[in-house]
Amino acid sequence: MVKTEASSQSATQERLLTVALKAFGSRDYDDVSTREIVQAAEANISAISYHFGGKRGLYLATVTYLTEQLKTGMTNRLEEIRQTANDSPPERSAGLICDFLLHFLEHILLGEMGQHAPGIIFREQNRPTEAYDILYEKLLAPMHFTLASLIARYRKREPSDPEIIIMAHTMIGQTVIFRIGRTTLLRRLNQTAYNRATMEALKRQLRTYYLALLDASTDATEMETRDHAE
Amino acid sequence: MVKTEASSQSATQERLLTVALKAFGSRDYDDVSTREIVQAAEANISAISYHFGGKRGLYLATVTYLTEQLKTGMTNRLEEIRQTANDSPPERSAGLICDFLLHFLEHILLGEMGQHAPGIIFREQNRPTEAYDILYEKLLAPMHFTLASLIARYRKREPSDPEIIIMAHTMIGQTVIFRIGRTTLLRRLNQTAYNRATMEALKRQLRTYYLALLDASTDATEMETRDHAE
DNA sequence: GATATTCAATCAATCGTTTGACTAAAGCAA
DNA sequence: TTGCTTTAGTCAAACGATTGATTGAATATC
Repeated sequence: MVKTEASSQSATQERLLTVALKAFGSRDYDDVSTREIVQAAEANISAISYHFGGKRGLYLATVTYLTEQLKTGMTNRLEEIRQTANDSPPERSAGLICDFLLHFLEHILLGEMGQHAPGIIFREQNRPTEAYDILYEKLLAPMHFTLASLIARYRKREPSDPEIIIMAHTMIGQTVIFRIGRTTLLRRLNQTAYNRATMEALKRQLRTYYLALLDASTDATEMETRDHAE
Repeated sequence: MVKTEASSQSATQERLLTVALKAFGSRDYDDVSTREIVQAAEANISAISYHFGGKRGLYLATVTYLTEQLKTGMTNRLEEIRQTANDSPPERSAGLICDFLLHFLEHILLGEMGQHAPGIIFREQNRPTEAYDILYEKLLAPMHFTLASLIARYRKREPSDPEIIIMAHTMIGQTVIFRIGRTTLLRRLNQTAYNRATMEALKRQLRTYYLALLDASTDATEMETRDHAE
């Protein structure tokens, strides 16, 4: 009786999608076999063709399923934040940016969906297929736009300013690296997993870095080649 | 007559490795077939088993080959920089850090080897195999250690300080995101590839951000739970 | 009884690997 | 030098296993 968006999905479809998300999120597309999926989902091999038209269709449906699952935890929150920012003075935007990024950090490091989503997202980033279009429209773009909007408000610039976009991208980068490069960081710290203490230290430091970036003056480096409009 | 390290490789081995690097660097392991490799390398199918013991052996050899190729451009440079830093006042370390990271940026965005390396590295980060050990020891660790060493010198801390390590990790993150997430950024900027102008703007901004991070005071956030030793 | 779904069986294609014959160069005793 | 053996490397052909997909009958649901 579970319904997701407009598509009313059968129990078998739902089971296939959850299993597929786990599989595709942690292993390569070609490394995941259809037989392995249907076995874990307790379905028949032909269920994939029947419900999704094939393995490829299942993969695309999984990506859509992923964005829908992330809606409550992430995407919806974005609009709220953007509204809050519009109703508050620009100086408050900095706090909102930090809060959102740190919430995002916890999500991808400790959240359940954060275990599977990055694998798919980073694969599609590296070699985009039509699945990337889904991710961009439903997930990456909303996040990027909202972040740029907040930064622009704080720095009193246009959200479409390339400099603002690049700054947003940078801040995302210094966040997701703790998921992408967690293997390396944990090895450097002689740890096997992110514990509470490390997480707190991480968040405290990152907040400082976010603020440092937001307040960084670009004038010092602009003086050489750029003519400043302001 | 090409010799790499201690292993004297036949022409066939060399051809297989270059082809394999290109293939494994841009596509998934299981998506790359042995037949496709030997065809592109103009070798026989059994050459893989003969020279590398199988597909898996070829992959591991490719990773080693990758680290060796990066030695002249990256790894060797690290030791030089570390030496230069030791012979200069701590304040100069900031400039060295920026120069190295920006050089690294250019390398992964425009360099030839930068086309193939990230694909392998990020895959091994997400799902480490024994190939990750090679990458960590020969590439990731040297870079991480050197960067932490420079930062520690600049901020007058211990290189083993977790806070320094995390800062190094953050700076790496805000650099590599422009390779990992380039598809998203380029789409945001309405571009199809990194051009000269964008590269210059990128480097100028990132330099500012590096310096902002290096000079960011952690005291403001430390006052709650931490006791500062200095 | 009409529709929707599941099932076991089977399909051709491709996978990585192995085989044994073949070539060419090197080693070596005469 | 000559003749023989050894070794390294290449080659086409075939191996069994697994892949995604399809079939048509069986079953469930309304």
